[in-house]
Amino acid sequence: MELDERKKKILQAVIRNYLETGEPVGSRTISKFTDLNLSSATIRNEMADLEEMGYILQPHTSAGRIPSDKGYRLYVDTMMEEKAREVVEMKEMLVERQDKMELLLKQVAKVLAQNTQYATLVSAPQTERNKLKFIQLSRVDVHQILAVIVIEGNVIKNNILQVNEEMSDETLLKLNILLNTTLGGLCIDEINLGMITVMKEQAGIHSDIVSEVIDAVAEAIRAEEALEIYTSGTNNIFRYPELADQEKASELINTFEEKQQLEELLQETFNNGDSTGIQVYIGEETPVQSMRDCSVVTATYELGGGMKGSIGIVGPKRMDYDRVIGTLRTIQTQLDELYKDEFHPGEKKT
Amino acid sequence: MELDERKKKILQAVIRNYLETGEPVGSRTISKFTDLNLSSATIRNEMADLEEMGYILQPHTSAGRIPSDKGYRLYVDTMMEEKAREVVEMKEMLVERQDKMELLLKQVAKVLAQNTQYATLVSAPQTERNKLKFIQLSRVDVHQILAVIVIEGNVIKNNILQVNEEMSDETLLKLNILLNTTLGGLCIDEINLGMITVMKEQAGIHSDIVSEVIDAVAEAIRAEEALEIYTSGTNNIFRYPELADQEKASELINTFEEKQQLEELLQETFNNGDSTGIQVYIGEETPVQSMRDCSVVTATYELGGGMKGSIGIVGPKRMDYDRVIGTLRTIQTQLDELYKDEFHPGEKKT
DNA sequence: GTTAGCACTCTTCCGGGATGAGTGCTAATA
DNA sequence: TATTAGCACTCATCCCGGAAGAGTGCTAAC
Repeated sequence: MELDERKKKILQAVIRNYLETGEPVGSRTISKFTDLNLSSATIRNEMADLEEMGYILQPHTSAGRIPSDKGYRLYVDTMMEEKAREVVEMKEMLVERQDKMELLLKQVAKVLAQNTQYATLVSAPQTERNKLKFIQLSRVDVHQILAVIVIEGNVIKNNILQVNEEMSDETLLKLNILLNTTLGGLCIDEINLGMITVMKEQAGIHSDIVSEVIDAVAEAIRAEEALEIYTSGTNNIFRYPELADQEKASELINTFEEKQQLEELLQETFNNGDSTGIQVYIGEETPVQSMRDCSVVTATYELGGGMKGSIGIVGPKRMDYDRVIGTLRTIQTQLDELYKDEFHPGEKKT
Repeated sequence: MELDERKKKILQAVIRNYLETGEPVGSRTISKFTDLNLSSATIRNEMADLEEMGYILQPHTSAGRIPSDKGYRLYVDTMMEEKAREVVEMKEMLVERQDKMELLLKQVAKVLAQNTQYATLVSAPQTERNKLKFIQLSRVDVHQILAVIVIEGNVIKNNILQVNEEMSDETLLKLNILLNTTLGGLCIDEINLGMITVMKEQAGIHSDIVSEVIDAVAEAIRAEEALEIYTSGTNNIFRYPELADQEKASELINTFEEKQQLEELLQETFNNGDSTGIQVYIGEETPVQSMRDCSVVTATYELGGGMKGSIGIVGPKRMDYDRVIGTLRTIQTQLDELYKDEFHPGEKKT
């Protein structure tokens, strides 16, 4: 059987209608809804075909039809009209000079959640590859040395190290130079045992400190590679009866609280991302188990300097795809402009 | 009317039974449950008295009785037998050397949630008063200066500052000395405009940097004063039908995601804390609106060095108070021991 | 003071009838 | 041949009423 123009129109009408109401759509409704001027009987025949082809399904005999995952997929791929959504409020809020990355991202999540009425997640940007930029040791008091580690992208980590032997300012200076000349510009895989041994030899009595610093560096880079994720509007799932039953809601809320799985989800976004950076997972397509009754739309954003992060929106399968995707695109450009205008990645703090 | 010994016993039996089953308790049940050897009719008379006195109530005529907030309060204050709960799993998990505060606290929240089957929250410890301990400026590259700010309790904040004029190493050193001698050991309220003016004068051409550093210091201290809160087991609320309906659950989940109100809740713990550091809020007693159908048990913990934080457990009013309080006490001592044995506050990172 | 007994209340559960939305099929129509 | 009107049928939902059962309050007897 072929999916002719008329069938497409009917499918589209079914989906549009279902997105709005959340109720199964009957043939009579379609007959009035479209400009096809067909009787409900004809629509019924066509709908029977569409069902056979797997685009729609019936919750039970004598109910209307609802879109299947396959139907949604076709809709998203070929029928959607992206709505250029204004995110006025967002613009205003962002403009209040936000120079702290964390606050900015939390706010993005919040505004998106309020705007779309779905649950949102935003990951902090990551640099492409984490190179060590700079190390500085300085004394805090007699037995404590502060190690500051700056990673490419100006992400900064601190560690306080305990020392037993006292250390002169001069030794500290030497150690600083030694560490920076040896390790500066390297990424974690490039630091090998050979270097460490050489440095330890040169450090002599203070070789312990070298080990501790190396550990701290490794940990700092690793920590930066673990995504930080901010969520908002988790409770929006209660707006959609198909997600609000206890078992499903509980699983979803757990996923949003634990964040582990969200990380995997957003990680996938990077790997499979197309040119626009927007992706849609419908129902079973999602990599996260607890979201198999949801749709997830993800977008990547860039803040310049190779700093990329991603944004996700989680809602029911009858999500307003047009609007969500439009909104995400707006946010993408807004974040882009924000960077151009006034955001300096160097201001990132940890 | 007086609350004699027999009435107390009956009240206790009602509460115990209700805690277990969650169902209204009838007179026949009590008559068998207790060792009073009274008929159900007698119990009924006593229960009518208890209801008149406000300790129990009837959901509707011809239902059994459930405890009122006042009843729970009496129970918690005078009838409870704290159960020395073993938190074996906890012990094991904590012992895997956790030198990162954040992970430790997240784990505490998680273990507690698993152990009690309620929702938990843990705040990061705060120092009593945030004094500035140490400032260090160092050059990252030509136009970027890294400012490291160490606050009492070894909490570290970083800022990267943009500079237009180049700056010699010597100038940087001078600035460092100037900043540390002027500001070291002061807390935020003690830094006044006079000092700032004097420093700016001394800094001459680089007075801009001084302003920026001061701003950074103020922000760092302010940021540290905002509590960081970790939550776990929010979805446990679905285990208790009296909290699991959509409206209540949604509100609660929102409270746990936003964290703002949790902060206020834990803040109260500090202010009203008694000697044991454990407090119980029953129903309407809680300062958080969305928890008016819950009970909240909070505890403060101390990690030495004046670093105090708090822990909260949120569940239904028919919470197993005995066990929760026992568990919290165990955690208190365990955290205490942890500090003694191997936890060094200096290892806190940001 | 305690208890047995009984009438009464109120919730919960279940089955059945009415309602209505929507279908599939058939036969008539353009 | 495609479309449509008409009709019988299905199924979920709603509402009602009766039965069951838990538990009470009251009274009268112990």
